[in-house]
Amino acid sequence: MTKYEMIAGKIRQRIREEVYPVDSLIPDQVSLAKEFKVSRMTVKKAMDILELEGLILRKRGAGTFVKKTALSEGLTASIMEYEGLTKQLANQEVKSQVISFKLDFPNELTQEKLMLDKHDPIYKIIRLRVVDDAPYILEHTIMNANLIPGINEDILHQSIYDYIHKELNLQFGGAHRIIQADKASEYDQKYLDCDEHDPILEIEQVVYLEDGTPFEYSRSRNKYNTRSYNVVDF
Amino acid sequence: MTKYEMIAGKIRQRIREEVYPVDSLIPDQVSLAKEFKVSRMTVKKAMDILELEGLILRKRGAGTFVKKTALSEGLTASIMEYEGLTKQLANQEVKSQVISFKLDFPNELTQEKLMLDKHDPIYKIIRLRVVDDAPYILEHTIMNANLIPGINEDILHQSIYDYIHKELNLQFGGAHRIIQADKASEYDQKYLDCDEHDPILEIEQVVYLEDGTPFEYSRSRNKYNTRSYNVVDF
DNA sequence: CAGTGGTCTAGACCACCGT
DNA sequence: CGGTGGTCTAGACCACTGG
Repeated sequence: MTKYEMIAGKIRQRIREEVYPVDSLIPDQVSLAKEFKVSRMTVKKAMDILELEGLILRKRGAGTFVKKTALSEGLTASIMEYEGLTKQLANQEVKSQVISFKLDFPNELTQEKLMLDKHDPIYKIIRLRVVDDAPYILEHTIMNANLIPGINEDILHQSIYDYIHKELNLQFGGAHRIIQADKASEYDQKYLDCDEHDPILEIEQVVYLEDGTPFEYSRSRNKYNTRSYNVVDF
Repeated sequence: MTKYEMIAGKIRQRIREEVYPVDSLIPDQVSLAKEFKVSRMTVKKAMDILELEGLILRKRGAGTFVKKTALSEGLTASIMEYEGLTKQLANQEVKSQVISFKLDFPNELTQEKLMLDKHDPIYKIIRLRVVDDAPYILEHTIMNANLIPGINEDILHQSIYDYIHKELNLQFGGAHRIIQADKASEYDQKYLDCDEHDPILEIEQVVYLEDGTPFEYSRSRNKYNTRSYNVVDF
């Protein structure tokens, strides 16, 4: 733990406990540097973190203020993470029903999305995610099989992301997402317990490793009134 | 323009022109500091920018690499901005048809979303955004009338955001969004040229000023196959 | 073990805001 | 104008990676 992280933590706590109330001026960097016995640069780095989290507003010549939203925000995470469902719904029971699991070659769209050659092998996976015994999300996933080897039905019943992280020791680097509405296909109707005219929310995404290699292209579909996509940005 | 922004710009250009190709090692910070005749801290700050933009990957002990995605990304902006339609579709002809424009008091939901008292006045605006003569988005907007005074039909036909920025001199500070699918209401059907069973994509958002004061609560609805919501994150 | 990036310092100067 | 935050420096030490 670095000094600036410690200091950011202390200030964050003071904001939450309203020692520094909403809309008020925070002590200046020189005073804080003295209090924490560090250089001003270190205090500034701590403030950089809090600004990224959306807790404070800094004005040259005026000072640093606590934002009105500092308390009301549930979480500080800037965007919904691409951690997979298992982590997002940690408290509820998430099961996975494997509908289809094949090895195949990529079509043109997939070649482009995953930066692949037409002869590179891919996994084609269709899973139904079930939460508390109700169908929740129908996931069509395509993965680079050379990059993520050794997938089997056992893993598919649990968390693919855990496997990639902990077994293969690969780090994630980001994702591109397209969120759109769509009509229910027969597939959706069959597995998501929905009507012919129920709207579907689809999250199409490409997920990257930390060096920028795309490893997954997926479309996650759910019935319109079961799930939304949330974004917080500052 | 600061030194570290200049340096970030130069390095960014070298990456784009493949002087530093994808997957390659960038010269170390000490060499770059010498080349640009600055201290190493300044080079590091430049690198901080490029990392935020998702162009590079830094590994302690190893070096700094160009990410595979550095070239393929259209834009570096981390999230779609809340600039309003007028700016997003700068090249196309965007018109606004004002369907309804009233002054009113907030209901409970609005009081909560906009941090208002029940006696605070609000604008209730319904606009149809028309692009190239086709209906595009139906916007239900509620604004804090004390915060954003002086709105009139003239402004509603153009860009409210420009008015807030340039006339009122207020800066934006962020937004919360919920993206979801919904069934078409009679209202949607009437104005968006859609069928009873066409899915609707709705973006519900609260937009904040830089000090965290919420000033707008809106729901933007469009037919399922006309618009998607895109997110890029690193 | 050499070389990398990350942290931290003490101090300097600058840009900006309010009075 | 005084006080704020932003930038920048030169140098030190540390943590980590790779051969």
